[in-house]
Amino acid sequence: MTLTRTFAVLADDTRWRILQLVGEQDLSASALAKRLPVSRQAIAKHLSVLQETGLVEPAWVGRELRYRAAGAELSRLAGELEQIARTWDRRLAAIKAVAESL
Amino acid sequence: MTLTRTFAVLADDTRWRILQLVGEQDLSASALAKRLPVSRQAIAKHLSVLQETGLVEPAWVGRELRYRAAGAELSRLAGELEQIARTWDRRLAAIKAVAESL
DNA sequence: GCGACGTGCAATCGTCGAGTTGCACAAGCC
DNA sequence: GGCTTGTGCAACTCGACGATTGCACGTCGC
Repeated sequence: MTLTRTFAVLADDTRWRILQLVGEQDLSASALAKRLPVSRQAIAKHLSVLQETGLVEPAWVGRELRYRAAGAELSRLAGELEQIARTWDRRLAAIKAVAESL
Repeated sequence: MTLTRTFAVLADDTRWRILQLVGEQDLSASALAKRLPVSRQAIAKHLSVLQETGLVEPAWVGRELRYRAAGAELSRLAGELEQIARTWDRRLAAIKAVAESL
């Protein structure tokens, strides 16, 4: 899963509302459809891409397919971003240091 | 700037290539256009949204408008993600603890 | 002054993706 | 058995957005 693809997956309000609900308790696509203003099929698609990205994990309970939020992928992403941010700031600090030495 | 909006801004390969270049040295839209396979106007638009998001900062040098990468916003985002990830994992840990106590 | 370079705005095109509707099928409950 | 509920697949619509092209304006250097 590429970096930009993961961002694209996270760049959707409906998906975040799903993640929030699924972060509180395990829920099926139908259960989510009752709490959100979109169709069950739309939610099923969202859950599919969320699962492909590793942000959500499925679990069968009877004939229900419930999902739960998984933090690992999000945590990994946070680490990458923090590292990139530090790289940029290092360069700016170096520039600033040179400027002050003049 | 909302969370999803920031993700949408980061969910583009061209913008990341711009960020990478601008993270190494200050560059203008025209200079970036010479290094990337897209038109100057396309890059100017990208720089505009990157600036609105706080991921890039402009600086006039003569008649050139150069940009540089800024890590603050990215670092802030990383912090938010890490916190959300921890919240999810806490719930899973609690569920696991209950399951093992049975 | 004049040409080259850098920037900005507007209109247009093509594509991708979120959402819907419709249908089919399996599993549980009266 | 019949009804409800949950899932899955396919076709379609529609809006957002990345990218291009064209034009106009300011600025620097010969």
